[in-house]
Amino acid sequence: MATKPGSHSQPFVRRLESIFALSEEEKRAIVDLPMQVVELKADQDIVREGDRPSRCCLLLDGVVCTYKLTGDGKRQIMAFHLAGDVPDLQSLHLRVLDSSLATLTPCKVGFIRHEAMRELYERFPRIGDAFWRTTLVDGSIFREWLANVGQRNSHARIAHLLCETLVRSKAVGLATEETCDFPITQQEIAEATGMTVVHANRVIQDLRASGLIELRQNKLTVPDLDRLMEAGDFDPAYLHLNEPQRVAA
Amino acid sequence: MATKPGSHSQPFVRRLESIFALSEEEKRAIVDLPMQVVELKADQDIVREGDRPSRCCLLLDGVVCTYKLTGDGKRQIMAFHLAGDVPDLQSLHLRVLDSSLATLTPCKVGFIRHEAMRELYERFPRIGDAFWRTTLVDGSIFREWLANVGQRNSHARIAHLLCETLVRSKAVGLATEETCDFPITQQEIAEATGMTVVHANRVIQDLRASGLIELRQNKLTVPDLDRLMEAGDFDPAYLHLNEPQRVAA
DNA sequence: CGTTTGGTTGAAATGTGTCAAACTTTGTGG
DNA sequence: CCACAAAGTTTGACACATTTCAACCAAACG
Repeated sequence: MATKPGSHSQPFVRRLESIFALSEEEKRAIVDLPMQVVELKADQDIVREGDRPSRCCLLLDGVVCTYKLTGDGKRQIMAFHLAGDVPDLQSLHLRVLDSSLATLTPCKVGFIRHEAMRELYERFPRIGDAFWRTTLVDGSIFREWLANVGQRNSHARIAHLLCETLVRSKAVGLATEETCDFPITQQEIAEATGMTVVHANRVIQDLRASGLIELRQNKLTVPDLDRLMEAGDFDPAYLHLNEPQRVAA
Repeated sequence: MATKPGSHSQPFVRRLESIFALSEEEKRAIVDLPMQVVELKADQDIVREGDRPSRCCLLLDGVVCTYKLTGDGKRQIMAFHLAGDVPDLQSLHLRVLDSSLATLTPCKVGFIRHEAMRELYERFPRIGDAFWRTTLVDGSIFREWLANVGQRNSHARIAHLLCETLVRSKAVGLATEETCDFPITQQEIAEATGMTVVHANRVIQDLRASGLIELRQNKLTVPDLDRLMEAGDFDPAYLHLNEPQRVAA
C-alpha cells in the first residue's frame, strides 16, 4: 500500500514503447510517477460504471477486463488488459465511467492520481501525445471487436480473440514465439465474443481438433499462427504496433 | 473547393460544445481553421482502411458512417456521424487508418490539414483536451455498440440504435422533441446491428406495430422516448453529453 | 479428500439467416 | 409529367447456427 515511486511502472513504459517512441528523460519521468500499489484477488471490481474516479489504474501484473452489464444482467467483456495497460486512462477526460473494470486473476495494480498524470503530460507534451495515442489504440481495438462480434461466425470470433491475445502478449514481452499465458475461462471467452459458454466450448473443441490451438491450464499455444490468423480473419494492423512515430522534438 | 476560413465550421463548434465548455477566443480559433470544403455524393468512400491521410474530415452536412469490411466481404458499420463530427480525428495520432469512412447521403465536408489541427491545439491546450475528449466519447460509443451487438436481442439492438440517433441529433440541434432525420436504409441498420436486412425489416415492423416508432421517408419519430429507451435498454450516460467540465483556465 | 470451479455432453427449442420473389417508393430522362 | 429503372422494403418457406436446460465429468484447491 506504499505511495512511492520506483521501478513498478516499468511495464507501463514497455507498453507505451510498443506504440510510441520515448526519450530517456520521458521514460524516467514516467517511472517516477507516484502511485499507490495494491494487490487484488481474482474476480474483484476495481472501478464500476458510474464511478467518478480521481485516479487511474495501472495494471502491473495479472489480467483485468473492461465490461458492461446489460439491463437483463448479461455481461459483455469489451477488453482484456495485460501488464502495462492503463485500462481507465480515459477517466482523465471523461468524468463518469461508462464501464466497469474487474480483475480476472490475482493482480497487482498501481493507482496514479489524475493530477499527477496531468502534470506529467503538461510538462512533457509528447507524453500527452503518447497517452492520447494509447486511448486511440484502445478505440481501434473496440472497433475491431465490434466487427468481430457483429460479422464473424463463432469459429472466426474465437480464433480472432486468441490471435489478438497472443500478438499483444508478444508485443509487451509476455509470450514466447507460440505460447502465452491465458488465464481466461471459457465463460469469459464467451462473454467477450457474444455467445454462450456451451457454444464457446464446442467451438474451442473444434479449433483444438483442427490443430489450430492448444488451450489448457491457463496456457495458449498456437503451433501455426498464420493458419489461426487465416481462420480468425485476423490482421494485426488495428493494434497499431510499432508504427513509425514522428521524431521526438 | 475553396480553401478558406469562414462560418463553415459552426457545426463543429456546436458539437464540441455539446461535450466541452469553450471560451469565445477558443471558438473563434476553431471557426478560423482553414479547410477545403467539398461536396460529395451519397455512397462514396471518403477515406479507406489502410490510408495514411494528412488531413481530417469535418462533416458539415449529411450523414457519414465508419465501417470495416471482413474477409468475406461483410460490412460492419461502427458509427453514424452527424454534422459537426470529425469522424477520423484519430488519424492525428494513428498513422494508418483502421477503418473506412463513407457517405450515406450527399454530404458537405471540410478537409483540415493535420498541421493546422496540431498548431491549433498546441496554441490552445484546452482545445487539445476537447479534441482528446471527443475521441474518448467516440470510444465510449464503440463500447456501447459492442455491448449492443454482443448481448442484446434484435429488438433491443435496433431500439437502442434509434434512441441513440434521436438523442444525439437533439444534442446538436438537429431534431425536434420527438422527430429527427433518418436517411439510413434498413440495409445499413442491419449492418450496424449485426443482422440481416430481412431480419432487421421484421424487427422494425414489430417496433412500428407496438407503436414505439414511426420510421418512413427518412424520418424517425418516437412518440414516447421513455418507452423506446426501456425497450432498447438505453441509458444516454455513455454519450457523455453535458458533463460538467473543469473550469476554463 | 470433499468441495468448488470450470469444462464437456446431449437433446430439444428457437432465433436468425438464406433464398427468391413481389411489391413500393424514389429518382431520372424522354 | 409520364414511364421506366433503380433502390429500398416486404413476404414466405425453409435451413441451420446458436441457445437453453440439465446433467455429468475433471481439475484445482484448501
